[in-house]
Amino acid sequence: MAQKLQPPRGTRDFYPEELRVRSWLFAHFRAVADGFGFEEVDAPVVEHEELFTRKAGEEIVEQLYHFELHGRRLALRPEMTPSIARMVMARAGSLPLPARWFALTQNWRYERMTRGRRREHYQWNMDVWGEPRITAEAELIGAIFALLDRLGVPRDAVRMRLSSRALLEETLRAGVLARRPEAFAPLCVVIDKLDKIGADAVVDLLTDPQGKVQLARPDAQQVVDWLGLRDLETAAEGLAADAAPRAQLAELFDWLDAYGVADRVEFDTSIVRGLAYYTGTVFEAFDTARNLRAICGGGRYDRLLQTLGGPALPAVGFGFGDVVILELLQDLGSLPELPRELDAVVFAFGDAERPAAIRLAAQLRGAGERVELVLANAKLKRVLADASRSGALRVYLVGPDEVTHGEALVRDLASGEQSRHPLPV
RNA sequence: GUGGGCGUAGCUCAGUCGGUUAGAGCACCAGGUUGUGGUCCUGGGGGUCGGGGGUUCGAAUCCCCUCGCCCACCCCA
Repeated sequence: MAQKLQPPRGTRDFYPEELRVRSWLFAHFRAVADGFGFEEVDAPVVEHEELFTRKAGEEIVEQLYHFELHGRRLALRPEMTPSIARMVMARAGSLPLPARWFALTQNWRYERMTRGRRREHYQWNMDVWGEPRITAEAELIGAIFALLDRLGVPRDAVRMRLSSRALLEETLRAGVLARRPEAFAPLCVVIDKLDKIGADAVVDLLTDPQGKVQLARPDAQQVVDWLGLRDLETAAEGLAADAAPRAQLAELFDWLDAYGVADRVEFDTSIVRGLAYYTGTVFEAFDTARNLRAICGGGRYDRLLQTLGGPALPAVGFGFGDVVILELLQDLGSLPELPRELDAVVFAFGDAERPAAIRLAAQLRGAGERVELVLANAKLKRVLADASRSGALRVYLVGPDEVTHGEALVRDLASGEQSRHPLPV
């Protein structure tokens, strides 16, 4: 096939059967968001580049699709959160808080392709703005599991891993970062790679004299060791008993228990996320078999609005992509069969009957039916075969006799039974 | 970015020690005379064998280059 006829690498065409799957998934995203009382928002896919550029060495910023037009530097959004933050900021004074917003957006990232990563993907984004309590995290995590349940993902097929950057930050400030608090964000970006590049490589990056963190080697090793902890009490040992992060995480698990999902969430200090703006809770969900990349991820970013020049407004949110979850459902054999849905086919034998057929189709459509009108003067045999294949329930036949008697012949394609339906005048 | 595998019809593939007009199944289209589908029968359209160059009397087949896809690694949300 000619190269120009293919979509650019990492992008997808959606044929009807593929779009049905996507729409099915999106419908569940929306249904859960609606059920949780969230309102849908949208924003342009093209934004000013500076909305996304931060200086913490994040890949997401280095992989921007960007360009310059008439002196303006623009970029395709790599994620939705900054755009929503911009929208929140513009109405910060009048927005009833907490605001619960969700979005279903296509995001762009210029990166090398592997399984589960494309240059374009859709993401379901849910955010709570203006709620400092960890009840917001619990609600969002509850929504994620509500979605997985709706999609038919077995209860034990996905687990959420969760930690707190605040816990990490307080621990580090009491220790290796006591005099260099500004190194915290870049440090998070580095240690997010632990799972992917290994402990030794992370220590190398943390101690890199050219890097942004520049820890001493024993200090770096100490950080990596801490990231191996899986128990909240041990991880919080360096902190006061009433330290906020520690108490909040304990509280969160109480709420998650009430949502009935506490057993599906585990504390894991190695979860830090690769984005610089997170300040508190961070979480990611994975397939239990660990065959795939993270299914979704999110966290608290209480200072993002200030970073963009707005007021202090706490926020929590998550992004849930379409690619990994569909791969998981495929692997689990949980993708439903989604045939085309068509109620009726209306067929005029010839142009003499066509006006009557058009009026009949209009009547049925007015009643909410999905109706395909046969456009050619085809043979009846062909019409029935096509209608059958298309999944239509009924065929309305409008021939000379039917027009004469003012009644269409209705054939039920499943049973073969025929009845009559008055033609509209 | 590195290594490996693969590109032949819309799809899945066969064909390759170089040799007439390149094949199958599925799909598609048309017939099987009157206004009745899923089956069946018959027929048909469709391929610059990913692209370019080379070797040769002759290339889908051999060589070089290039593009694309897949897997692993590398890199990383």
